[in-house]
Amino acid sequence: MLRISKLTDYGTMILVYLAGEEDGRLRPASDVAEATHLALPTVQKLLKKLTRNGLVQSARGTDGGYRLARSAEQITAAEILDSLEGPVAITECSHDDGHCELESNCQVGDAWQKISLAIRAAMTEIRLCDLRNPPAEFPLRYTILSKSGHSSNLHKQALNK
Amino acid sequence: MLRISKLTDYGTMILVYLAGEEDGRLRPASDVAEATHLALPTVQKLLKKLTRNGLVQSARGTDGGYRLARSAEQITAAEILDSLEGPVAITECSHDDGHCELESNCQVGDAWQKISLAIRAAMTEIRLCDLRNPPAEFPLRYTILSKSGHSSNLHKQALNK
DNA sequence: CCTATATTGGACTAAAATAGTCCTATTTTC
DNA sequence: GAAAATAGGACTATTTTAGTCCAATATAGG
Repeated sequence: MLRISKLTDYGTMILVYLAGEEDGRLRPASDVAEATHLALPTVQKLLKKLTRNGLVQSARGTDGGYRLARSAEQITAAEILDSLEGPVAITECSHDDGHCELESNCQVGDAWQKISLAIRAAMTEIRLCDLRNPPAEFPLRYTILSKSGHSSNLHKQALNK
Repeated sequence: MLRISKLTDYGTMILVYLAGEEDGRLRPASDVAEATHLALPTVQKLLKKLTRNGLVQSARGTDGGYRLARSAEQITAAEILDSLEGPVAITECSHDDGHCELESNCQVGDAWQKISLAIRAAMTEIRLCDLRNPPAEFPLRYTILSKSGHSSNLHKQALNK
């Protein structure tokens, strides 16, 4: 459940990289691509998006490039998701005219929405700096299940190498 | 963010319907389709899936049909998601051989995973019966943002009619 | 003012996931 | 045996996601 797209994952990697280079200097997209091992066109696309959405700043021309618009402490996971996935709701009504033909049976969507918003609120408490190296304890009340946490087809990152 | 597929939404509607008919009798797929206003083939497909995953019971033949396998109090939102969306993780490593070429930059996926698991744990506390009619207060610690809760392109259910 | 280096915006294609339908068993009751 | 259901899975269409590329614009420096 709760799939996050590859691009969002890539975008987060980019942000994490920029967060590690916070010296005020700008990094060209090519540097970011090299450091993250992502394809340049993909990095360019993502950086454009992140710039439009105000998470990073950019400058053109020689010595141009990108850097975080705010410090890693001031960027939340919710903002990252919003920026990269768009403010998509958990479900959307199939009818545009504002009239849902599912009528009385359709309380369900409302419930998922509320769940979504609650999760969103929780995401607001997780900062970009929390997403770096030693995975911090997130300020979520519910225990993080660790038993199957590192199973088969999940990210197998630095741990393996 | 946090998109839930239409089919999951439909599946939940089906479960909510069955939860409202808990008299031990079986309902054929055609009844479910009619009550939920969903297309019959879709309902059939979803009921099969829910049956395979143990959320509903079925019987064949005349007077056959479906009913909840457990009471609505004993079915959690997490189970519903697992059943309908599959136990998909929030990100998956692009390499099958267990070696992630992104190496040291790849701590990110780990973080998203932990977030995902935390959310999952929260979902375990929400029951099918909570998804019915008067939207209950969910046992989530974080406040449910209500200001933009009923905005434009979201489900516009019974409220509108 | 010309050239290098970059970003910007958007078009475009390819690939994958999702949604939806349909057909052929199989099972059960009468 | 006939009728009413579910079971399983194949299949197609649609939509979303990923990924690439190109032309335009801006900047700095010689």
